[in-house]
Amino acid sequence: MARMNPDERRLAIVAATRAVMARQGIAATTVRDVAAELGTSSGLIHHYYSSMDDLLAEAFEQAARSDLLDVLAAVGSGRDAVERLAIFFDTYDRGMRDGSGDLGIQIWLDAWAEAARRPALRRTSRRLNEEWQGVLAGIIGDGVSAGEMRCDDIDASAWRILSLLDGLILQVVAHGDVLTLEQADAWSRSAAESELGLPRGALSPTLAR
Amino acid sequence: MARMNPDERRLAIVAATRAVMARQGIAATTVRDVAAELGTSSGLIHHYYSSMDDLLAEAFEQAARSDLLDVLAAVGSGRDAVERLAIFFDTYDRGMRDGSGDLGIQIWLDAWAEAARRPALRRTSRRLNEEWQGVLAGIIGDGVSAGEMRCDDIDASAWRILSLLDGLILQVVAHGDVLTLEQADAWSRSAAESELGLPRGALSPTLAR
DNA sequence: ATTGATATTGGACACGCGCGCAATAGGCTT
DNA sequence: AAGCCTATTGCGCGCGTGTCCAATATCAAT
Repeated sequence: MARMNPDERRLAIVAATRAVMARQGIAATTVRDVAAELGTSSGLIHHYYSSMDDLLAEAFEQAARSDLLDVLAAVGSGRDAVERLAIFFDTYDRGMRDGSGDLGIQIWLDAWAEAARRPALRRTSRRLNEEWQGVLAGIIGDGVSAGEMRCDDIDASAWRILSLLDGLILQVVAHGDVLTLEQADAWSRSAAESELGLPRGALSPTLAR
Repeated sequence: MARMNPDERRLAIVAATRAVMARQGIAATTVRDVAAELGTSSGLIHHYYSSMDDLLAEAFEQAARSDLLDVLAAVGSGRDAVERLAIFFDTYDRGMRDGSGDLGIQIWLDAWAEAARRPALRRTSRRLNEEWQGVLAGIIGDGVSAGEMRCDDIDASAWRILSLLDGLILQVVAHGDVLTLEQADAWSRSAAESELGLPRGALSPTLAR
């Protein structure tokens, strides 16, 4: 393989790791898989990352944060809180499809399951989860202030909406056709509508309007 | 090790597997660990189970089914659908505490994550999940027929309630103190109340009445 | 007591894993 | 053109895994 500048090489390694992780999950991502994805030798990975754990942690952090940043960027274009919330759902669900038909949330399933036994991963996944909840709570808070939404406990509502979304999509990724992604999407939107005192359909996909 | 009747031996193997699974998680449970727990050789396990995937699926099935049977038995004593639903929450949350401080839902997290890589486990976890949803749908159906509850789509409501419960408890087990089990309990009960057109507090814990 | 069926043993096998290391190759400085 | 730094290679080591199998132990029937 062509010789590369170390900074670029590190980026390339992490990118390849993210690709393999998205395809196979964290637990099943091996050094050899990453090397093959990259088109280089396995020794090269260890020249840049002292252990596989370090590489996996870094790749998970980047993948999770980039999804979050995507949502933040997209949400910013909403004109009011209701539209921003609808965009939140749009982007969240689009992130789940992400390419080849494999669902991006498999990474999160692995992270949640591994959290019990891997402190570094638990800290990262917890922090990112709280940031996701924070984004939701921010939108809801704006909506309440503007009189668009009705809500007694903003934090509680944000956790409920996020947890329902996670719980439904978990069924989709773990069990395939018992639920469809479309159902998970539609049901979590309508639950959020009733949670926040919005009229039915207020949070329907923005592309379909 | 003493020679055993095949039926008893199969039970003993599954029991040992459940013990190791509870201690180390599904992914980290190996044939040799189970053999050590049992005090026998590793070859014996394959004399009864043709593959590790089968054994893990069977052990998970028994563990999950015993929880389900607990809920079914407890729910049977409810006098009407609303009380049965409240008891459902009571028993579900009690099952999560279960002994040594480790939360019983950890093995569900492992099962969901491992489902992508272990076909037998995926089938089992999917079937059990559907049975849990079926129990909920049955209660809701009774409640609607009796005029106690209001619901447009029984299956959808059952999936929503179950997924919210799973999603909230997932946060508790994966991230510890970001949410408490008490919050997850109370929030899922109140969400079910509004989902089913019940008055606030109708699903509060039966022990507290 | 002898025999037969089978529960149980314990190690071998092939494979995949993370990791390390000597050798090679590519690009920059001199 | 020569030399040096280091990115990159490709293989091998030790280990742990699931699986398999010939040998052995044990119990019930004869």
